[in-house]
Amino acid sequence: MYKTHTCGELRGTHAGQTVTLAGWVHRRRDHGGVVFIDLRDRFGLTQVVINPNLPKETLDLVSNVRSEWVLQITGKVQKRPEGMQNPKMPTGEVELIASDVVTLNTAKALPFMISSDEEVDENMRLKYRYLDLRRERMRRNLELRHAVVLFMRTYLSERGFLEVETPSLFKTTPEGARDYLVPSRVYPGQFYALPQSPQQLKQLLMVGGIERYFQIARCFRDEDQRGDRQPEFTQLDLEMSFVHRDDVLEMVENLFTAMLPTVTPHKKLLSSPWPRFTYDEVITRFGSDKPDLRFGMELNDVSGIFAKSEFVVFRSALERGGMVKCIVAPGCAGYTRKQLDELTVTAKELGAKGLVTLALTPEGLKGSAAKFVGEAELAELVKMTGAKTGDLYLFVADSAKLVHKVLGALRVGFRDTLKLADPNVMAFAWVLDFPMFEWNEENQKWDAAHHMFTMPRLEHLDRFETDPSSILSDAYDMVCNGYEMASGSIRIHRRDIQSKVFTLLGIGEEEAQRKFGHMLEAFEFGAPPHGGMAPGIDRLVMLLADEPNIREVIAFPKNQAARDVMADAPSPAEPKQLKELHIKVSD
RNA sequence: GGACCCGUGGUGUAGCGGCCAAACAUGCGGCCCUGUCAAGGCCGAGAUCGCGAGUUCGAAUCUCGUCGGGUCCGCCA
Repeated sequence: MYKTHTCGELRGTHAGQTVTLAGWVHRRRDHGGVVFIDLRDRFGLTQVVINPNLPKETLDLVSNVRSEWVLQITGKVQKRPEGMQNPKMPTGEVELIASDVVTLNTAKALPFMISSDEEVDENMRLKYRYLDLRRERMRRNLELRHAVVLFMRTYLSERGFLEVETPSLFKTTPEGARDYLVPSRVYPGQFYALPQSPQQLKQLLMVGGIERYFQIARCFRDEDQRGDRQPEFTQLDLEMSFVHRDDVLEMVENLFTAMLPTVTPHKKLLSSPWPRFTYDEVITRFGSDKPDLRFGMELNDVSGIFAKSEFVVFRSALERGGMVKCIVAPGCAGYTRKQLDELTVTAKELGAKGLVTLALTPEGLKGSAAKFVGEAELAELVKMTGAKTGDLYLFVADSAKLVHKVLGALRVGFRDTLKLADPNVMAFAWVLDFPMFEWNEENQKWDAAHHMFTMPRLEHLDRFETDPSSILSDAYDMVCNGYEMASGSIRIHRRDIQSKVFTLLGIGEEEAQRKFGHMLEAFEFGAPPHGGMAPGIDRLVMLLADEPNIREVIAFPKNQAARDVMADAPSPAEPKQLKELHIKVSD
């Protein structure tokens, strides 16, 4: 080893010991005679004192030392003189009086400072990610991520779960996200697919009698990026046999509830046990299938109040079978024309035809539609919404789907501008009773709302031919602070039900055999009832670390355009490689 | 596929039609300094304002295009 101690561990009790440290020059303070070097490694900072009585070679070396040089320094640990201790540093009680300094490596001037937390252009950070990783922020985030994963592994292992690795080279699946394909050299024109999740494999592990499985699993989806989405991401994938829905929910809820005080003691649960909502309920109340429960501003259905309204915007929406809903923005009655216009623009960008705003001022209702709201209607409005003078009503009148989407988005917008949500609160909740199928307007067919291996409610089996949209599934989501944190379901373990689902999805017997023959056959060999879920680790750590996007908790993330800007990937393949893979690039 | 925002020395910002051959901080280079810890002092180098075209007597500043980055919608079983 190049060092006897880390740069974070020396204390007063080490005084008098001769030690060797190795690390990076965090900061250098040259006083002409004495020179201070803050030496940094992953574990902390230690102040090193270079006294002028050292040999000339050492002093010359030290005078050349610059930020981020890599040094090995031997010396004696000394308690700092009275009044010179630094309570801001964990090692501030002591300093290392250097006797020998060795340069392990030099460093050019850096593109940005390691020792400062100032914001640096993210592209620059990603290009020099290995430097960014030296900074406090990334180090802290990766340490937190480690703590989270370690807790999960330990917790699940102690409860009889087996960590099993599943292949990255697997088979393409229809539906779902776009696959990343890997060409086969041995089989011209054939491809592996990187798994979007180990879904099939973990179900087959259940058929294999593993009973309780988990994996810190990398998943790949070739879709456009968001702040909370990367082309490759990590899930705590888990699956259990002989369980009902509530067994899975309980296991995961207990895991997370136990984890929080360990990894982030400053974070508080909003409620325990976690609240449970139906899918319908969260859409209706919060306009989102992943509601942020840390604040109110729920959606109010005011269709009834305006059923006979003269106001053409409301009336025409209602006549077309739509609805009128509103949210109340607290204290926003004084919004300027410009602010209201911006809200309207947001609403229109999301697909609304417009946004009706009404300010509840001390002088009464104000806004372009105020004249259409009578005394009685206003009284009902106030009664339903609990709005106070000084508040602002925002109405959207349209189809249910659009009303919920737009008001849900505006609600989250107000959360941010009005700072309505406490960042230290983790509002975990369960969303249950998802519809099993969704009508795909574009392709005029039914899609699985969760995935095609999800168990439909047994009592709804007779609706496959009559009313598929009304079939509920045994799927569940875990949500937190406006993010979908996990998603799972009880799976189909009966061949006959799986066939029913395939049929409705338009997957014929021949196609089912070709694509899922292994699954279908497995179900015929004594597949146990099973279910599971898969919390997203990146999103979880992002929330726990108070980071605004997922890239901050991934060592080497891709940018929005799915490029690795450090290595500059993807990149063209050599003609020889393409030839071996039987691939011709067309344009 | 679409909408919006951003692009000024190494880094972070200011400037938003003439006062700018561009300012400030930090970093960088040199000199001084024996107790600092975001050390301090003095001196210095460093940007044709992403790129291209246009408007104008005059463009970092306005317009259009383009490239790069970000946020969101679509997409994400």
